[in-house]
Amino acid sequence: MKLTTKGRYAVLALTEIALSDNKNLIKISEIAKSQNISSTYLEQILSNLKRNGFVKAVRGPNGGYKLALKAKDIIMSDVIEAIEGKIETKGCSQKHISCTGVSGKCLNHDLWDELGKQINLFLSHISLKDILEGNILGRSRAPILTQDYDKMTIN
Amino acid sequence: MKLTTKGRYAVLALTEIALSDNKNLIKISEIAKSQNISSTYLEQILSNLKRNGFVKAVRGPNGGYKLALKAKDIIMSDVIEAIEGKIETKGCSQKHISCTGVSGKCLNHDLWDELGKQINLFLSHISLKDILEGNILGRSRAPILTQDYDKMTIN
DNA sequence: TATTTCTTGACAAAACTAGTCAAGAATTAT
DNA sequence: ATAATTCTTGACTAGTTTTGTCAAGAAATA
Repeated sequence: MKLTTKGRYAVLALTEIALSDNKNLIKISEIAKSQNISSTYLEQILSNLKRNGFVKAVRGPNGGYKLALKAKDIIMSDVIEAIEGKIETKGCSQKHISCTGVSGKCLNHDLWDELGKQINLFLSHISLKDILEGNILGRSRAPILTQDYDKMTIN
Repeated sequence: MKLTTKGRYAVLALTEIALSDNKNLIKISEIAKSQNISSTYLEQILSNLKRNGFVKAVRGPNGGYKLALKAKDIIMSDVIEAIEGKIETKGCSQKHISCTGVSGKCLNHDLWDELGKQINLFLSHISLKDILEGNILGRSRAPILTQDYDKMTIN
């Protein structure tokens, strides 16, 4: 799995667009300038956000971008998936061979599967509105504790 | 942030070492063979795991690796940090300039900070013992809901 | 002493990230 | 219509990171 500048720039751009949304459209060049990001690089990212229905573009003089959805309906897991691709913490080296040589079940898959699930679960509960309102900090949660913690014999 | 094959191979190797731990030492070549991983590549990873105190090595004929700690004391957040470096979802482009041009506070930082925290929180509750026992699936949890969800005016 | 096995560091191909560039399409103002 | 503005698209590239390989060596044992 990965999380690159592209994903960060996308969220950054969305907040900028949202903040100037009531007033009017915002141009790529404005965002790029205010964020010190290459505007040609931002083009790629905004193009992607448009293609995925998060923003709308208007061409021509006084054109620019605005949100295509309400901020509360722009969900971070969707944004990140659009920009970075699926958050998949892919499994073991060989698909059909048991990783651990045991039984036929790959013990390691579980860890990466569940971590991916946790990341998605977290991001799917965060909207652009939450970011604009600062409702993020302190929201992460520890995983469910394992029930039979001291039942088994493995040391 | 990133999670590469190195991290996966490390966990994979640890489970293999743990599984043959009671009997005897396990060689790099055995792990590499059973996992179809380049053994020279594994050397790097195991060397790192040793340097960080997760495993012990014995050289010479019939040598190999064994765990340096009990499986329950090998915590995934520690392992991943040793192998991949700190899970940091680094902030905005400019350190000292406000990302959004608003107030002086960067709204975007929060998201990446909290996501990093969530990932760490998850991994810090998973031990090698949990993996060996299959106590992983279903443990991820949704974040805390924001209290004042419909108080504010941003749409 | 020979063999086995880990140890270390240098090296390198391939993939990916981050960014540039250029030609074009749509829109608006004149 | 024309010019200026702004988004659109795709090709291209430098730099970095990942994923390894290779070789020389050190430690332990039979």
